[in-house]
This record gives sequence, C-alpha cells and structure tokens, in this order.
Amino acid sequence: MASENLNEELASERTKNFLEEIIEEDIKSGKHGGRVLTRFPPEPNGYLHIGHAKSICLNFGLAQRYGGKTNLRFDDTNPEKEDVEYVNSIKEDIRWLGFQWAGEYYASDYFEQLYEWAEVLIKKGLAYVDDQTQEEIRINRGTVNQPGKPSPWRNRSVDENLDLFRRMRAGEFGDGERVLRAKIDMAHPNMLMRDPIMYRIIHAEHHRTGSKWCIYPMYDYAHGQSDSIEKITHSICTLEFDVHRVLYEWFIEKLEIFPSRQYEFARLNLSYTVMSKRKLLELVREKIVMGWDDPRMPTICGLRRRGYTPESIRYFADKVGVAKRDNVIDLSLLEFCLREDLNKRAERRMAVLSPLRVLITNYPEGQVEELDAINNPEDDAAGTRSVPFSREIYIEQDDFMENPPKKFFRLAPGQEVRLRYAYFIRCNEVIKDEQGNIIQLNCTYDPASRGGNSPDGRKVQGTIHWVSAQHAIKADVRLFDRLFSKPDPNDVPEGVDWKSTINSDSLRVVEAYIEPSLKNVKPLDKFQFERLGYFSVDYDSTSQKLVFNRTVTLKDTWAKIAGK
RNA sequence: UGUCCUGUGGUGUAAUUGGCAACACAUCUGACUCUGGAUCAGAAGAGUCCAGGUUCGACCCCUGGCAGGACAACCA
Repeated sequence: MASENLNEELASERTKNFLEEIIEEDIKSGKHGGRVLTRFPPEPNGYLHIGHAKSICLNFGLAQRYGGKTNLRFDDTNPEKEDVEYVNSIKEDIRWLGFQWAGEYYASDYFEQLYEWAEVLIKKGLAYVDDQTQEEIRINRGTVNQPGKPSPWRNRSVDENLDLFRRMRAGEFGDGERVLRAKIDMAHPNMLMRDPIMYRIIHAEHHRTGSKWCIYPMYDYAHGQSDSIEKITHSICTLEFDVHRVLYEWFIEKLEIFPSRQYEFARLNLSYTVMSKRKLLELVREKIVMGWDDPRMPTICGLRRRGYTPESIRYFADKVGVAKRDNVIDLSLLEFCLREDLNKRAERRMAVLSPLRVLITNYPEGQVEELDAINNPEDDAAGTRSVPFSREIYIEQDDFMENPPKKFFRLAPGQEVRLRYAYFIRCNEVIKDEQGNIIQLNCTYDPASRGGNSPDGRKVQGTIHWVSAQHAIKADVRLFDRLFSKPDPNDVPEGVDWKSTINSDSLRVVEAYIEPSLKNVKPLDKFQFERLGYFSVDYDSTSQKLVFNRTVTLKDTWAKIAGK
C-alpha cells in the first residue's frame, strides 16, 4: 500500500537535520566504533501525547537510519507520581506507533549502582549530606542574579557523610530531614550547579522496588548515569534540558563512566492544542473530556481512538522537522498528513448525517435494486460492493436548497443531480411542515441513467450521496471540533483561567443513516463517508448501536465558497 | 539584572561564504472529475531581527545591540 511508503520516501528526500549530521560525523570519525544507541526515557506519570510521538519517531528513526537500536527506559525516580498504569499505556502506544525497543529498562533497576556511585562521590569529597530544611536550601541557593550561600554542613568529613548517607538509606530519618548534595559551586552562574540535590528521603512505595528504598535519586543524578550504564551514544532530549547538560557531564566525568552525550531539540507545539501533562490531567480530572483517550485529546491513545493511523503520525513527525528553535505547527499539517494516508487506504461508504427524505415518485413501489459501488478509487484491489436502492431515500439536508445561489451544483427545485452510483433525479416538489421546514422532496428519476451515466450524454454538475431509507442503519456519529477556540490556548491574560479558551462546542452527536454494508464494523475500522470525511468506529460501538467518530473532514471547497 | 539556547514568507523546515533565497503546509487561480474528494497546472507571499565590520561577494564569519524562550521544585 502506498501509505506504507510515506515515511521512507520523505526521509530520503529531505535534507538532513542537525542530529543526523552529528551522528554521521560521529560515525565517520569512528566514535563508539560507529555504534548508534538512542533511548526514549518517559516518566511513567502520564499518557504519551503527540509531542512524545515526535520524540519517539526521532529516537527510533535515527537509530533505524544508522543501523542502531533504541532502548525504552522508564525514568521512574519519583515514587509519588508514578504508576504501572502509565508504563503499560506507554508501551502500548510505542508499539502502536510501530516501534520496537531493544531493551526495556527502568531507572529503578539502577538504584543500587547509583547508590554505590554516590558513595564514590562522597569519598572523593564531591558530595555531602545536608541537614538544612527545604526552605533553607531554597533560600541559600540564591537567585539568578545573586550567588548562593554554602550550607553550614557543606564541609562535613567524608566519614560523617558516609555514615549519615548510609543511615539515610537505612531509614533512620524522616522524609525531608536530610538530602545528599553534590559539592560543586554555590556561586555558579548556572543555578543547577549550585550543589544540586542528588538524593532525597521519601518513605513511599515504589511501583517496582516496593519499600526497598526510602531514598530516591533526583533526575540529574539518575538520567545521565542511566544513559551511561546502557552505553547510550546519543541522548536526545528537549531544549529545557540544555542547562542540565553541564551537570550531566559533570557526574559522568567525576564518576569516570561511559561518556554518553546529550543533545537537545525543540519540542513540538501544535496550534489549538495544549501539551502539558499537567493541563491534560486537569482536562481529564475535571471531566472536560471523557478520559485520556478522548478523541479530542492530543494523546496517542486519543488520536488512535479518533481514527489516526500510526503511519500518518510518523509522516507528520518527519514533516515537522527537527531544530532548536521554538515552533508552533499548524494543526492543518497534522490533518494533511492524516488525509494523505487515509485517502489511500480508507474504503468509501455512504452515510447521511442530517437526513432529508426524498421520494422518487416514478420509481416502482416495492422495487429494490443492488447497485455497484467502488470501494476505493485510489486502490483497485479494494474492489466493489453493492448498495441497495429504492423508492425512498435520504439525502443530506445541505445538498438541497430551495433558492440556490449561482454556483450551487446540488439539488434544487427543477434541478437535476446524480445520486452517486445510482440515477439522475430531478426535484419536482418541496414538502414542508406547518413551521415551513422542508420535510420531504418529491423527485423523479431517469431510468436510463442507471449507474450514474445517461445515454444521451447530458452532463450533471453535481453528484450527491444518499442512502436507501428502508435499508439504512442508524448510527451515532460523534462530530469533533478542536478543543480550544484560540490558536494558542495558553495565551490568556494574567489571572484568567487557561480553560476559558476551551471550545464549548467541540463535540456534537448526531444520529445518522448509514449504508447497510457497514453493519459488522469493529472499533477502529476506518472509512471515508463520501463527501463528508473520514470516520472511525469508536470503542463504544456495539452491534446494537454503532458509534462512529469523525476523524477529520474532507477538504470542502464548497464550504469555502459558501462561507464568503 | 546572571547563565544558556534561538531569531529565514502566515506556519514549519532548507540553502559546501560566491545564482538577492528552496521545499512543505496554509492561501488564491485554473484544468479535470460520477466524492465541490483525489489528481494536475499555476500564482501570490520573505530579501534572511537590527546596526556596523571582514570580503570582489554574507542567511552563513566577527562585534555590538534588540527580541523570544529556558533555568532559582527534596518534579522529570
């Protein structure tokens, strides 16, 4: 299938990004014997989102391109926030995206090694136990403009530090009573170098190590060493860790361990989308969305439920590029990538979302014809199906106008249209209720136009979709719109809740009539409903009640014209 | 006001110092079409944050500004 080639095509066509250049230079110079090993290091404290997808595609993609491998490593150094629920979802999402990790590791696997290295640092006089309170530590760290003040405990003897640190591990102290700090420079211009905390005391159950430990390493004391233990050659992270790199290197240097190197790239931002875990969690907790996998969420599981394909996301990740400057990608690029893929793979069906009854007065009562319809004009192998046609059908309300403007190519009084794969019909009579609402159209068909072509060769401008009234199945269709009304949802005046930018009309459910061939669909099946968009079967769908999610609309030129 | 990172069409991403700047999305035309879809063809849109400097020549190098972002959690 063509969409399988989406990614390879692109990667070979485009120019190299800065990371590819670095890696190629490293390979050329023989660094690490030409070996490439990357890692994807999520903290299991939330669900993965499209921003993580960029990072995943980058890390795995780079390794694949240069004959290397990628580890999955959970950065689980904070027992209070992490949970197996998250590790499972993360693994599922990575696999779904189409990647397989070489090794599955956990920072918690390295706790013993990390502990031993901490003792090494203490013995070298490079780490000390600090008894200051959290508050004191914060104040004495100084500010970006003022140097910090050394802790009164900064010059304890090696023996005392060792003793205290061992007793910390042994559980002799309560939470927050003491910490282990690296002894670097309290006046360092980089705040992170002002004797950063290496270990804190947390008497909490860890999702993997249980109650074995009551001291836990901080990110800076765990990440680089974990990379080093795994012999990661290129440790790729986002820009905000740039300032951490000097510390990353300090620990590796002082410990004299494998020199992994860190490189930073700009994280993905998407218009009309929030990406912070905190905010996504808020949307879930406050039930503004149905859950982490709500189809309006930018989470991988949300996109999956919405109907996105892994291919489209990988294609997108490739198209957004990799650089070091802050960026905001148009949501329309993501949608473009989606349509590009779905257009080639999704079978077409007919469905009517806002039905208008049409009676074909000259069609024999009781007659039913089975008409051939092409499943996918982009893919001959998809074949054809038959669609029942009868005297009473539904068409889309939008496809009829009593007083049409000049360029309206659809149905109107006296005007003729083609019913896709069926017949030409002409509207003769408009029936309204007491309120004046149009409730039915009486039309006549041209029997000679069966299949959609008329023998006299006359042209009909418009082709509309339809569904046979007596054969149609009812289904719920969830019409999603963007969750936020502003391109940058975070851009609110001070004091105003960011959630004020939420689009209150981001979900509309309609009862639709769909063609009978859709009877046995399963969750995640994807179709193009002709002229409407791409739709995917929701998890809530049952054989009694089918539920479709609108993944994305088709490009709608008419809407654009009509909007003017 | 300290350190670090970054400044190229609306949005992204390119351009061994030497062709006043390329590609994609978005936008606008037109062709074609049994999806106003897809496809195809074309247009408009930046003179590369600013100012100096080096050079025959700078998006690219140097200096100085300016702007945006990150960093002062016992989070990652």
